[in-house]
Amino acid sequence: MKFRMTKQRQIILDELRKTPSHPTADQLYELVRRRIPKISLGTVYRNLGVLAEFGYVQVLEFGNMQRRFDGSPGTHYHILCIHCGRVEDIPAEPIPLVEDMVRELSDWQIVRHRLKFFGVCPVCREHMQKFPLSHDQPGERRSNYGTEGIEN
Amino acid sequence: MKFRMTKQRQIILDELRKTPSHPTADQLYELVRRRIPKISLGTVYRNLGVLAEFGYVQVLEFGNMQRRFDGSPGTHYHILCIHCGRVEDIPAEPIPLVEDMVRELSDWQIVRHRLKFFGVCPVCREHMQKFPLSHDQPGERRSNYGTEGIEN
DNA sequence: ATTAGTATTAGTAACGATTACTATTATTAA
DNA sequence: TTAATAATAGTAATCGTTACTAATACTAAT
Repeated sequence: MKFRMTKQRQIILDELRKTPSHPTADQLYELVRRRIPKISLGTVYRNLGVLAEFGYVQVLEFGNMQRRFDGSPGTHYHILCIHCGRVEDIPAEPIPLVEDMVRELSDWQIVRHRLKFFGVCPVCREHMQKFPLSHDQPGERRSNYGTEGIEN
Repeated sequence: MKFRMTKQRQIILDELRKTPSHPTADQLYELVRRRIPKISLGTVYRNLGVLAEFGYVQVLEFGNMQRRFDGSPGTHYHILCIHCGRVEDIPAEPIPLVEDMVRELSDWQIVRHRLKFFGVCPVCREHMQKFPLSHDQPGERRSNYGTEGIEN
């Protein structure tokens, strides 16, 4: 199947690249809707799939929550705030050493690796210091990502 | 809420610990059904959730597929075969160094990390050498995990 | 340009893994 | 034992994601 960079596809990719927040499909849908009001959510999902397949975007999964998308396709690591759900890039180069380690230990042919960190972001940490008993979070999201044990 | 180790819960944990294959909930359901024929799938799901919450089991997610469960709760790394879907433990200790690295680079409070590898298992690799043009896989599963780009 | 072939779209329906609900049963603690 | 609580089996509901469909847009060769 031949890849066509349609207007919708280009704008989806463009908005994703402009957004540092690793948005979900429907968050990206809302962004794209400002430029193509009649676009459908299915088109966003389908194009994110195609763009991932052709190496333009990266799909992130953090357990019990919607998929997140990343416009930077190269291997880099991520960190999720278990309080507010924020996802950020780790400002460090990937470690080729870890794949070599596994290659020595096993007979598998390694294709890639993914490293994720789970923690508390600076905003939530400060908020917790000021209001130690509060369960509210400063971020826009409320659920406690990562406290149910149902994620990895 | 108080934790009760019921007969169902104990047998679910027991079967999971006996199984090195990191089964899905419904695979585990089939195993447990041999000992408790009237157990329901919901009970398996609910108990896997509770057991994860209380630190008895680990939940694994590899993109576009069902969750896998691991009866060993301690941090260790995993590898997924992108051809047959097999999941194995990496026979190596987790690297504390990687968390220190992130602590130095950012203001986040790190709680844990997860490292996953994607590759081709020895069985599939041999099979591919023998039948380079075949799309069939020796494992029990057929879909090509990891070729759609829709996983991480 | 005109055409034929193919990919993509908007809109909507369907899917399926997981979760929630409910009445009943089991466990715990007093 | 009795009251309070937690867990169960069975089933319905949820919701993020995919699949379907008729219409439209793109591509490349005549």
